[in-house]
Amino acid sequence: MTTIELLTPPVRRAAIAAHAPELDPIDPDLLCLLDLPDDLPEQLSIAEAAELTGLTAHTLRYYERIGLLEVGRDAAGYRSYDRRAMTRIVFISRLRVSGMPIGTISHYLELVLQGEETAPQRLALMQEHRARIHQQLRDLQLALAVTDYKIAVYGGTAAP
Amino acid sequence: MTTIELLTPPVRRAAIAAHAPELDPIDPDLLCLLDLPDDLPEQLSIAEAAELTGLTAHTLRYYERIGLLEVGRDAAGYRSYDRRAMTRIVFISRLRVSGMPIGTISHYLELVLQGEETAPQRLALMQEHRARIHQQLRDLQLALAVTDYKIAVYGGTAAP
DNA sequence: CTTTGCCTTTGAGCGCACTCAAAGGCGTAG
DNA sequence: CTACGCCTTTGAGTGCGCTCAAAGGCAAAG
Repeated sequence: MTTIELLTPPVRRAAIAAHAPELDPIDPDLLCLLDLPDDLPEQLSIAEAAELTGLTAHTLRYYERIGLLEVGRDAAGYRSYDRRAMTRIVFISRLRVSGMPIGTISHYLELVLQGEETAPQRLALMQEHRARIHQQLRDLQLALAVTDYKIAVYGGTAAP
Repeated sequence: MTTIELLTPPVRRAAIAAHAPELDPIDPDLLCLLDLPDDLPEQLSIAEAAELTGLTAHTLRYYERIGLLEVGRDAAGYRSYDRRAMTRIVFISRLRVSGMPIGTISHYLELVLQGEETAPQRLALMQEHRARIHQQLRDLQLALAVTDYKIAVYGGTAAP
């Protein structure tokens, strides 16, 4: 049997491309996305770090347990999040919400730890991820079109 | 403590908006996304259906088991996928890859089954999903910017 | 008749990413 | 001193979405 790809029928490629145009090239204004506000306190408790990042304290401890994160302790043995830790959490969060698995993030951070000579591997890893994000954007645009269609016919009575 | 949202700092909203512009309004050419090719056989085996949709036979059986799908049988008791079934599979797939949970898809399909009077609820459901997709698109654009940044500095040597 | 291959069912197992429970320590308020 | 709330650890539990295993049926090929 011929391989028809039902999910992206070749016939419709043009319409799809028109609906999911090439993304803008990188915007210099966004290059500071990992910067933190200047008024961020130097040391934060786990509750504060959780509040600011939108993660739970549970999740922050979990990330530390699996080696994604290193966090200092205060005199009482409590976790104390400095700017460096917060930067890393934000970085990790951004990759997570974009669908990068924890294992891959972990791998990337290990490569960073290993030093300068792993730069090409890190580059490759990020480029692969970039490609996956682009694919995901296309998938979302298509799903959005389907959703719009369903909304347009007011609930999708026609076909299921 | 003031609620700073580190993941979408208000300060950068403008740059972010510029990078993730409003999506195009619905494209009429895409309204036929759920149509199937004319040359699609009337009845397909599970292996053929899997091949065409990119899902596994396991997954197709699973979807049927949880009530997402109804499929007829041939004389031998084998599943036989007709156009109606294939349309539904494509629809389900599109919602799945866009991140809609199976429970929500299931709910939507139940509403369809209940008839015309559930149209408003279906509309609301799809609009919520549309909003989530938009949010996800924004997240992806941001992650893409971070990824681009990391690529630009050739592997992200600077900050982790 | 036997082999081969695709199909059936039920129920169990898995990987991921959390998420929670239990048991206990620190430090301030009353 | 005690109570309270936030913190600690380890280990176990949860929910989702598959994914597989076992045991067996159908049917064309040799």
